[in-house]
Amino acid sequence: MARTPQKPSTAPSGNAITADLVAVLVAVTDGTPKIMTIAGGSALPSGPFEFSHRSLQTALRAWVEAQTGHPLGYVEQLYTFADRGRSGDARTPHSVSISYLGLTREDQVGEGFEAHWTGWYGYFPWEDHRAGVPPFLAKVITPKLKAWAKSAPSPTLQRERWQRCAINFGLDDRAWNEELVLQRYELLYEAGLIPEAGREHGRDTAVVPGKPMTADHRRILATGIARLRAKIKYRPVVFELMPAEFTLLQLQRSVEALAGRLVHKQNFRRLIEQQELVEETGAMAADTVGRPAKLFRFRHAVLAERAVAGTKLPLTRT
Amino acid sequence: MARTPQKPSTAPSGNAITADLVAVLVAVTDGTPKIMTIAGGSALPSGPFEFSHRSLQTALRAWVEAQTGHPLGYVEQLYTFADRGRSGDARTPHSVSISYLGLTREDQVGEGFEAHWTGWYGYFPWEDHRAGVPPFLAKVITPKLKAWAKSAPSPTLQRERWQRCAINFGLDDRAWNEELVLQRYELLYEAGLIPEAGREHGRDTAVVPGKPMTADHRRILATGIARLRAKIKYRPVVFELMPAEFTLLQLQRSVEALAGRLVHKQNFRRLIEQQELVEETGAMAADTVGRPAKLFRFRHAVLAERAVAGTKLPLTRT
DNA sequence: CATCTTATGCTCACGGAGAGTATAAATGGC
DNA sequence: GCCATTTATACTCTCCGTGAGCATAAGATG
Repeated sequence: MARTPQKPSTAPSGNAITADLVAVLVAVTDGTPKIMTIAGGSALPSGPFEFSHRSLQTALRAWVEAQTGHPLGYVEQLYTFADRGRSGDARTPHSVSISYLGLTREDQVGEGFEAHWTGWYGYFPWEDHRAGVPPFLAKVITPKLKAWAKSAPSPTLQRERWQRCAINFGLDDRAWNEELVLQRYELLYEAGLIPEAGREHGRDTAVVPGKPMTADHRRILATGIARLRAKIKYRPVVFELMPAEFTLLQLQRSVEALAGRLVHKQNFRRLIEQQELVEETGAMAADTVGRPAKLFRFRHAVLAERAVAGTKLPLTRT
Repeated sequence: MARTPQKPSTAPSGNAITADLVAVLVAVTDGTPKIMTIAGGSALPSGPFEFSHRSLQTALRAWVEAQTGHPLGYVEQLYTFADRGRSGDARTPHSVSISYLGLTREDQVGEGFEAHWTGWYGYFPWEDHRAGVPPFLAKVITPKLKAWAKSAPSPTLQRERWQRCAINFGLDDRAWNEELVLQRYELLYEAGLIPEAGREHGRDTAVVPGKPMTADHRRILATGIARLRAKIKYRPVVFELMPAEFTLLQLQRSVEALAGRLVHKQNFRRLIEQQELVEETGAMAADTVGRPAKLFRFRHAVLAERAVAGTKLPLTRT
């Protein structure tokens, strides 16, 4: 950037670059959070931004709708980054990647596309704590992190490194914080424990389970998951991922799938109902084990009624 | 964007564009939140992004540090938008604007620059509720909004419009929500009540107080203020705006300045102290009226100790 | 000394959230 | 038909965070 402030100009003021959109499209099916992937699951869908659209958001919607054949429920910009530090070669044309989070439903994807829905925990197995803390977290990841912390040059740095690890991974009797998805990924990256980092540093890094992705895509996915996990706590966005009618347990399972942790059933229901987020359809769920559950639908009116439309979920802390 | 997903490529894949950085630099002096402006206060500092930097964040830091002569405490990306819908002319080279929020202190700005610190409430006078609800809100803005709502084509739309107004501006006995800065600005924009909208629609719009800005800059500023107002509630970022040593009242005044509303003094102190965010320096404030206050400093250690480092502030609701 | 201003300590009541108990309503196996 | 199993749903209880107010201390000013 210039050293002195300048008036903003519409004239070309710097080197020409290209802009790409990268999408984290999320759906939840049968308690599994999935993302749309291409190239055999090794990349997120992306493409050049065409300025024929009025805005970035419009461009993304148009593109996704062409993909899935139905309107995208919720779209949110994630982050923009410049593609240089990671790609290496300074002579390649620079590009800016603008990433988005979008929420859909799997069943509405059109035919004849190369895209696939892939469970997101395949990329971040350590993020799924629904069945308790994953065993390999203590067996594989923790020792490796400990070793990495020990390898710091000074005792102070060693302690700082370990503190970061403990905070982010809920070690040393700390609570697991499901929102720190990106921080955990970056920590593992920094510790050289994932393939993407290995590409850069030339180290052997295939030690931690989890499928890698092209370029920065796994980092973008981590950003998206983190954003979504934070968002469901105070905005009623889960409903974008639900079918038109659902039981409260299905809703709860979706929330748990996204958060990667279980919630207290009775409290969950109390919160959902007291906030008047849903209304009974009158019908009951068919094909179920156990006592049949009432079917509910989302009350779209709440979006208009409330500003923040708080979706307090029992995910604060345990 | 392409209609089918593509592998991400580093090769030039679209039309060439330029990338600009726009900065919302905030400082708080004597209970007044200020932003760095150029061009007589009509624009935010901005400039082309130079790819010589490793990342966008690095570029922004370097540039700001050249401006102010001291390291930027806290930097956060705000939003990226494409400059087309607003600028109009389809033939001008397209550009992408990437906006950032940065926190500093006014006293550390270097000499010899065209930049100035300007109080942000000059641009958003309706956002300052520290002395109660601004009178012109009820006298000027509310009637205009009511008229705008009434002008909707159908009764349903009229009701919806008014509901939006009421929610965002705390009308009809609703509570004021200080975080809805952007929504309020967009509502006023949509209602054609501010000059920036007038430029586009050719309407007479200088009815609501508040200085306009170039292009989208006031919108970007609104985004920054909203983000900051939300952030101070759960991250200890206020301290980036404070001098090294401060009294609890000074800290409270800064928070109030940012939030645009007053907080309960005793509860504020209780929260700050119980979270161990500060420690006494041992010294007392000089040059004061009333009983002298202890001086405190921020405990930087908390940043390492806690993951989320919650700064619960008594700003939830009233 | 009276008054003003700010600092600081303490209490109280309400409501939200976590957690547990109890009961109802279905299915499938024997 | 009875029992085990599974899920739905209704209550209750306790703890704590938070909003709000009262009371007192410690300085300056006239």
